[in-house]
Amino acid sequence: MPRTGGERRRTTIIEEAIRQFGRDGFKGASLEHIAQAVGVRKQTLLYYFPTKDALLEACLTAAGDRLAADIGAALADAETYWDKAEAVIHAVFRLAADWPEFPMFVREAGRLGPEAFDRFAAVIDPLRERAIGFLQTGMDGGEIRKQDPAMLLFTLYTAVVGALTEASVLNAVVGNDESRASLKRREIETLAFVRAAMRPPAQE
Amino acid sequence: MPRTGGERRRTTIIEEAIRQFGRDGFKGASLEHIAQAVGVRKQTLLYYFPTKDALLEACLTAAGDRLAADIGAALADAETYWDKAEAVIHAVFRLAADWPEFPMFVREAGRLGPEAFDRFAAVIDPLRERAIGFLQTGMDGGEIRKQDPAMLLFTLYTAVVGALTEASVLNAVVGNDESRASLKRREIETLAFVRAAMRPPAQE
DNA sequence: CGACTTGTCTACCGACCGGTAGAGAGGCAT
DNA sequence: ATGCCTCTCTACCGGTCGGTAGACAAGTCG
Repeated sequence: MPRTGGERRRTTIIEEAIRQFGRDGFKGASLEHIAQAVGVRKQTLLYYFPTKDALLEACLTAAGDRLAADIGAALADAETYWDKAEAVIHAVFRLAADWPEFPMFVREAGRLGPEAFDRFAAVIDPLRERAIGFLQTGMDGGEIRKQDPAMLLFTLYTAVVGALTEASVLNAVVGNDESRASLKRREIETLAFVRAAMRPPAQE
Repeated sequence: MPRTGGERRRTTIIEEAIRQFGRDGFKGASLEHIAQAVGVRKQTLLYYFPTKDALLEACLTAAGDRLAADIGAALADAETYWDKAEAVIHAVFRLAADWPEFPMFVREAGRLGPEAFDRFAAVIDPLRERAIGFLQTGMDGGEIRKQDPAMLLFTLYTAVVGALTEASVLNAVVGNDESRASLKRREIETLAFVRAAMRPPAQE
């Protein structure tokens, strides 16, 4: 019986749980399968997280932390207005590239109701406020189409998450989805789409 | 034991199943609950649909039919270019207004994998081709920003479905989600977003 | 050494779920 | 009237799932 030590095992379980919750949904994933994938018995998992809901909560905050960290790092490197928006989208797509179930899990969090999503959203809230302020000043300066900044942020969110999670749809609409290339293509398209949607009307 | 007659009961079951599959997910919904909501025993439900998967398939084609009918009717009334796009979005939002679980179910269909979604998509395929042709000629005529029309259609799909299904997110981002008014607001915002995203660049 | 903590295990339980078996009630056609 | 077909029911089965009880091994600290 290998002892990996507490904290390490904890995070391993959380990562695997996010994978399976994302792929199969919260209901569809079973503690048995998660434990098996980690290489441990179900009861060991229940030692770290007393209930399935507790595991979910841990996953939600962990996901929030990870996303906040990635986006924060991306923002640090970006300078200009548009660079920031592009950097955020790129960071999210890169995260999705090496952890495909991550965006699926975020969407599942939204599906599970406001309580669940709030636990996730609470962690990224500073970023949310930063984004809204960013959009607002962009609008004031005439660089972004005038509208409700919170509503625009919501629509941008749905566009990005949709592009990352609706693989089946993409396959049905576009055809020949060759995963890796397709993801890059979706990123480019999403960027163009977002850029076009934010651009102020031609007539000043 | 009330006899509602075969076909009528069949459609009642399908409608309720779409509601529950949409709300709780395919795994999360149980035949027992669906039957109970219809006012019938589980075994009666299993008389009409021998397995849960058979019920799902029936729901998928039924949902496809309904959506195709609604969009088809909306297109018949629209004349100009932009009228058509607006009519489609409006039709979808109206459908979502009196059947909130419908878009959730469509999204669940995408989540269940390509096989499931194809069964749904097959029904709307004529509309898909029509839409792509529509976008293509719009691009050729310079009325729509030039890009891959299938990819644009996919992005439009994600924007609309996202706006309809991500209620929890909306609540977290915007706050005070007062269902009815909020839906109308989202429709207006989605329309503006789509319009802006399709608009060709200013410099001709 | 011996008590305590941490981590992992085996064994089991009750609930629920999808699906089977088969009885019976009412309408319809011969 | 009789037999068939449609529809709904009660009763039950096997499997899975989340969760409990508790044994046991390996440090850690007095």
